[in-house]
Amino acid sequence: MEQGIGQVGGDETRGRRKGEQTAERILDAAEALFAERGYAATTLRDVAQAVGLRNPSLYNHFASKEALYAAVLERGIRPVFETLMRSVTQEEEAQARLLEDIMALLARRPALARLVQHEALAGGERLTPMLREWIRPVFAQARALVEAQGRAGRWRPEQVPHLILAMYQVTVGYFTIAPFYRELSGEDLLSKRALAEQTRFLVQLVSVLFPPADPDPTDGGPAT
Amino acid sequence: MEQGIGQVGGDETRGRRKGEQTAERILDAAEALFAERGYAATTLRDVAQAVGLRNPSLYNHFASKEALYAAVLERGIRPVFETLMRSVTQEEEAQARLLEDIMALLARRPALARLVQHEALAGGERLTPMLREWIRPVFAQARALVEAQGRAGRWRPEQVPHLILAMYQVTVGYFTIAPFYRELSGEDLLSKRALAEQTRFLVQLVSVLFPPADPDPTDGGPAT
Amino acid sequence: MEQGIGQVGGDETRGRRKGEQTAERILDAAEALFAERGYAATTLRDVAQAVGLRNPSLYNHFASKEALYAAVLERGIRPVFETLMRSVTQEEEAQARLLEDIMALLARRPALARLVQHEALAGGERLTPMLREWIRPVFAQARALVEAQGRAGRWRPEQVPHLILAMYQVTVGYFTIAPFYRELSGEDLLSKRALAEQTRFLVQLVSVLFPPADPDPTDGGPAT
Amino acid sequence: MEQGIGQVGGDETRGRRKGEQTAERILDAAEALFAERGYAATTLRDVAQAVGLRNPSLYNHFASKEALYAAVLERGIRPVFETLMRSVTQEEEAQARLLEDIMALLARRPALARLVQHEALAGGERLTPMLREWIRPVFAQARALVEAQGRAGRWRPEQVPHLILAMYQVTVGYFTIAPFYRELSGEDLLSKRALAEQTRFLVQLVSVLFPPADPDPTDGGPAT
DNA sequence: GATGAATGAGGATTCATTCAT
DNA sequence: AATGAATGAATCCTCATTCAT
Repeated sequence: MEQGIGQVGGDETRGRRKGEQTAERILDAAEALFAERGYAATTLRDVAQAVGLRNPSLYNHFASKEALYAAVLERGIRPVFETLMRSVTQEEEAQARLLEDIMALLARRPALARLVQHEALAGGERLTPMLREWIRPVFAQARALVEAQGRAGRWRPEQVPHLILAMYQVTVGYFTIAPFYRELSGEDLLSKRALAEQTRFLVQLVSVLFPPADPDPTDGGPAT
Repeated sequence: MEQGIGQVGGDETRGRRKGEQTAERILDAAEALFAERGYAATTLRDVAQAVGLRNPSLYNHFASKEALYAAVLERGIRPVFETLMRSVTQEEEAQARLLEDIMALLARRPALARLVQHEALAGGERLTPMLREWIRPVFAQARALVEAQGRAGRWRPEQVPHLILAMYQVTVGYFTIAPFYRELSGEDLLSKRALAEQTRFLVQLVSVLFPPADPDPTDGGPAT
Repeated sequence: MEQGIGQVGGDETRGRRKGEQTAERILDAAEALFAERGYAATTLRDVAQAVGLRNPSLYNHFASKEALYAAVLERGIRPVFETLMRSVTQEEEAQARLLEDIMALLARRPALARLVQHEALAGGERLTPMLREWIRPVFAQARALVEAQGRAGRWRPEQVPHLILAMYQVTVGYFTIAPFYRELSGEDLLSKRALAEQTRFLVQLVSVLFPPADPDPTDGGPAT
Repeated sequence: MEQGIGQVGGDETRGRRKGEQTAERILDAAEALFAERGYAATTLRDVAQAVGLRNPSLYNHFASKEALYAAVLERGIRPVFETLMRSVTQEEEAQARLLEDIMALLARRPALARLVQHEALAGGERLTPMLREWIRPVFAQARALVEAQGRAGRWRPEQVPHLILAMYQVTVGYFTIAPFYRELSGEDLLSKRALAEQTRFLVQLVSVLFPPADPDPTDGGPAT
């Protein structure tokens, strides 16, 4: 209307888009800060400042600090959760690639992993509902896998939870200690190289934990 | 002042002991709360209340919240660190039993693991000095081990840090998600049984990651 | 111990007394301000300032603004309520003097009446419980009185509530408009003279509303 | 703008009317809320929401919260004030019907009475100018009335202000405590029946306070 | 050593108001 | 005329810390 020709998006669209962009920027800033410091240690002032706003402006986009935190978590966790669910519903391929997909996701947004760790340390109430859907089929699959290997397998069915938790901790925990490790050793675990190495390590770890059912002695590799 | 003369366990002894006892009780309460909620989310009032004191009394024993936190961490980490160092300095035996010792320690005081995780998430600055002494020889040993297996081994030297981090995460992270996992599945990872299972799992995990150099095919059995 | 001989009140007594004095001063200031402006328009900063404290110090004595308000109301209303109850339980004498007693009370602390008016305008939830005990017997008495006058009386039983409410409003409302009236006419309704006049007026009003049942000149009393 | 040509009630007319309607609706909502909670406790958001608008839209109709409040008061008080003035300027008839007229007015919009009470409690500065015009002649009249009754009359001239204030308080205060009384006794003072009863009570009250100059001994009977 | 009281520095949240659209 | 967004000023409240007792 008041805009030149060829422009995309009318007033409302633009206005709304701008608002949404701001909300998104708030989410970005909040995600970074919550991931870095945890919920209690993050102040809305820090968030606002990171976005270039004054403190009360946040309330135009989120009803409360709690709501902001929930939104950050929801937005961050959704893709992870969807990847998790795909590994459960879609057969084979998704399962095989689960680790790589998750690592790709977390590598692109390392704050996510720290966010999850913070939340887990805090009780993880907000993650429970999502995970509940996923955990049962995964446990079932893992148990089936273990039992299939059965006789020659490395693990007993009772160890399934420990295996899954171990995989979770290794995967997510890697990002948790990245800053710590950097200070300790000087190496940056979030560098491209290190991330690639970790992904490779995880894949290899899985193949060691669940060696291909092939009893072919030539394989030899992981076995023994 | 309020006590008569000739009492047993003179003033100082009793006073000091009582004082130390109070300090110890404060440390206990603070450890539990810091472990549960993290530094920022723990208020001195909560700590004082848990000990049955009023807020300002804490300052008779610790100079500040920071100092209390440092003391909690120091007291909690020391035995862990000593165990770690033993595994480095003393040969063989300590190394072999490292995992079990650590697990025994953490099992007795599960708050420790959470404390470490909180601290690691916060940057871990306070842990760095202690770990620095330990990390180098351990990395060296691990690298040597990997290189010794060399040809037939599972791991490349570059993977040593990933292996060590993985072991750390699996071991410590287990306690981190205990409350979360309980809400998720109903099972208590801190039960005697679960802890024993986890210890066993960890030992087995190590033997899978670093299979006994013995190429004896009868071995096969990391299982069980 | 550190106190000289002959002093009254040990440490605790003095400390406690000082604390209570402060609480009392806070109540005084809050009463004045709440009475003047109402709950919403009164800020804790104003209260603190009136007492010569910093804002957060109030929380050493009252848990919240609400709690402070409740305490002010409770402290203020109690004597009024006790006078009301005496008029119900004790016979005769208390009844006859109710008006004068109430007026004496309100005259000494005019803020009370305004406080009650504010509270009544806000819904009066906090007054309800106290008044519930009082209202029933008073209504019963008034109804009995009206019915006793019966044939020749001025009022019908249905008018009892209206009579009681009228008396309440005239009595309490007098203080409500005092500041307003002062601005309007220049006269101070809270002056000793005006208050005495109002008391006299109220007594006379009652005697007009409930003329001595017996036109017997011996009764005479209330008239004039 | 969005409407075609040739529509009835051209743009402006409709626009203005619509605008006025909106302003009126805002006044209605604000009146209700100010009456219920007072000025300080009423937020513009509440007002806007009650009208179905967003907060800033109010500023298209009123310059500020203060201005809105003033407008509410002015609009609400004007008819009351006009009735009051009529009782002063027009002789006889208006005087006689004053009470009934006022009660009819307040009964139709009970918020008005509460509004006035709130304002009176707040100091009543906004009512002063209007009342100043009215109060002098009324006092004069009342004084004349009292003095006319003189010898046999019930009241002394000094009591005139107390009488007028009493009438004001009984009349207006009735609405003030309606919600309170409802919670206390369950009866609704604003019901048609109760309002009629109160009006009747007030008229009777006046006739008791100022008994018809008729020296007829049967007087007694305002009752019934 | 313990504590009631006081307080400076925040911290989340609300609110009236402004402005661009 | 309506509104989304932004904000300065406040408001209630918390917290770590201090100090006199």
